[in-house]
Amino acid sequence: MRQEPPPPSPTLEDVAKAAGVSRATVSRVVNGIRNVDSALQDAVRQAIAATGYVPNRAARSLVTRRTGSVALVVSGADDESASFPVEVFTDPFFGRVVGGIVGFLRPRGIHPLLMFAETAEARAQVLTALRQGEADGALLVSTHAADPLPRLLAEAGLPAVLFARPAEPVPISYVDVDHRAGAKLAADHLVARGRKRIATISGPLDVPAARARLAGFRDAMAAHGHPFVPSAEGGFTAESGEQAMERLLAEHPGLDGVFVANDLMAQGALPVLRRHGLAVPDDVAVVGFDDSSAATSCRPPLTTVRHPVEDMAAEMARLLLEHVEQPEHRPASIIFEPALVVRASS
Amino acid sequence: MRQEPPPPSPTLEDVAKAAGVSRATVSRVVNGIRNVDSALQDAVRQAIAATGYVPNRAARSLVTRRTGSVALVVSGADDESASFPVEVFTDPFFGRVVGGIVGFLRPRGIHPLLMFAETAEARAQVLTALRQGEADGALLVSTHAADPLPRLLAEAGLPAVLFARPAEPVPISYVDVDHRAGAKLAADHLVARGRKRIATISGPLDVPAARARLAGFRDAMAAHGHPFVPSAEGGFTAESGEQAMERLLAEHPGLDGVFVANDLMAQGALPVLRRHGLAVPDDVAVVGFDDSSAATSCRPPLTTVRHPVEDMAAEMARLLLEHVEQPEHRPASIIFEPALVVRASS
DNA sequence: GACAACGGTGAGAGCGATCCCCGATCTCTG
DNA sequence: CAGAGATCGGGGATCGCTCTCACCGTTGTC
Repeated sequence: MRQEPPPPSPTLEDVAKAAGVSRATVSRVVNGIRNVDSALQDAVRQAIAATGYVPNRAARSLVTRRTGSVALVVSGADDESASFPVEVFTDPFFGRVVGGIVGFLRPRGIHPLLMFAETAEARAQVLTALRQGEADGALLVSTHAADPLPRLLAEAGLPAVLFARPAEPVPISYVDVDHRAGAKLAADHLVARGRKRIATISGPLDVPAARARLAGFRDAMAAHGHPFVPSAEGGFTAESGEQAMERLLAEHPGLDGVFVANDLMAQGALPVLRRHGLAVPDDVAVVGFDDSSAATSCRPPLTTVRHPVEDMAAEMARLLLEHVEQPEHRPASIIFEPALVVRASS
Repeated sequence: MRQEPPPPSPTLEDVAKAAGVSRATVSRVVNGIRNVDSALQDAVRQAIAATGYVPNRAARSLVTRRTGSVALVVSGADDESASFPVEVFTDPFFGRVVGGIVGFLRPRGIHPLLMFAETAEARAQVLTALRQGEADGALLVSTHAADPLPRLLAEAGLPAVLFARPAEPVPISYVDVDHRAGAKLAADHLVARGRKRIATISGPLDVPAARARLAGFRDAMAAHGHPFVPSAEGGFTAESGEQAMERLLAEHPGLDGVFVANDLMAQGALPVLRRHGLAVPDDVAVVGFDDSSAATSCRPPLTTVRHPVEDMAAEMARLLLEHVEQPEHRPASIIFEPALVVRASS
């Protein structure tokens, strides 16, 4: 409220006066220059430079009903610990997401607004912020498949794009990786490594991605002449991977290759193999999925299926801006091809 | 622009009509309730609930000249690689900063706007964004001491708070850790461990923090009866730590303890000790500074001096809001006490 | 040569909030 | 019970911008 010395920053009006034209003309020059005489354009530009004018975003937003910024929402399940942000930020995966998003948005002069939605209260705050017009839309990265936020966003009619397909069908755009193709990469790799008795640890089968990875793996193995592939269902956590590995070994002690549907479960599975006296990769080759931080911190480091995260993140941003431009646009889903990263575990 | 079906969201006017009062009264209720009859308050609240009203931030900002959001600027030197954001995000340090900032801002309904300023162009973009009123002020985390952004912000008269004291004096608020006290912790620890021939690798002595750590270490050692402490100057990088360690060993082959002024240099120093056949910590105890990701990824993990990063980050946010409220407020600097984290290297 | 068409410009009406200021009501005192 | 003071509510101006629309001069066409 105090505003004694700071000279009020120049407005369109001031620039118009300095250039000897009307506000409207200055506005035209500042924005997409539409039908303005080039002599006047120069005059306006000089006046802008002379006055040091910068447009006031609030005033602009008020009339355009756009803010020109987007929210980057990191959403988790409700059981997150207090150190939630730290964990997320430490994961290279999230860094890659941010990198991809920023890489796309920055040339367009857009900065992401960082929001966390790990509790019901936080989710409500995010929705309110979005409804208030703090951002034009949301880029949502969920750490859990059963995140309720996608549905809430869709119901509120707020433009949003998800990283990964939501567990329940929600009319909302998302980018995802081709899980089937990724699983096929793993299958082809294990077979190429000469493995004969190959099994898999799947994710929770109520998660679409987990089903797709399992189906893709089975199809690929069938194509390689292995119509039946033993499998154990896990829950995408390290402990569940541990248990699933135990079950698999109990039933198929002779296996020499495992495709584990995510790195975290693989991280849990490795010690189990070791305990059973099985060397990785000599006795059993292990392939994970995600190329998360777990993959590199494992011993041995994990061969895994890597998402083109940066590209996916950039596409999220592109999609979101498209939706902001054209609200009537139908939800879209863009699928990306994964790549195999070969490390010491296979 | 297209806006066919979406019913225009209710405005203050609508709520006022529904409640049978004036806009001003509704506004009073929505904001700090000042002198509004409680019966009317209830009526207004009901009307708000009934209409589903949410205030329009743009309109509010236009008159209050506040956005109610702050920028979190991650600033680097110009030589940063293209993968800049990824690297930063992977460092737990930054996660802790974000955690501290978010922890403070969230209860106040404020979301940080994420900006990167690793090139001159990016810096200009940040300044423009701030001048346009995209955020009320900036929280600046520099990865390099010689960052030009603090000065630019100060000159533009934009509210800002730095993490760590700037290399050159700039009239701007900052939080920092008590480097002298941290160095003293390291000194006390090494002495307590029974080390007798203690040396130190300092940071670049044109950086205030490096000078303070060296001075603090020397003072503390002097108090322990070691008036002379051998030292070698490094540049806060792993390679410089390596070279400094070589120099130290060449001159003082019998040393049994080293305080290295940051973890990165310590990371470089460890292999040198190993190459010289010196075991850590048995032959030489090593203490770092920062508790960065380098500290835990070292072999052995590093005993180090840890900043209370979360507290510092929260204080940054608090200071910034204070400056936004009271622009005439003088720059302040708040100093925090570090703590020693003992790991295997000492 | 007159009329239509069109590119270029300016005037003015908002966008949706805040807040100043004045008038109305209420309360308390002499 | 009247008047002063305090409290409370409403009207209206205002923030800085965009955008519609009307206007004007020029050019093209029949």
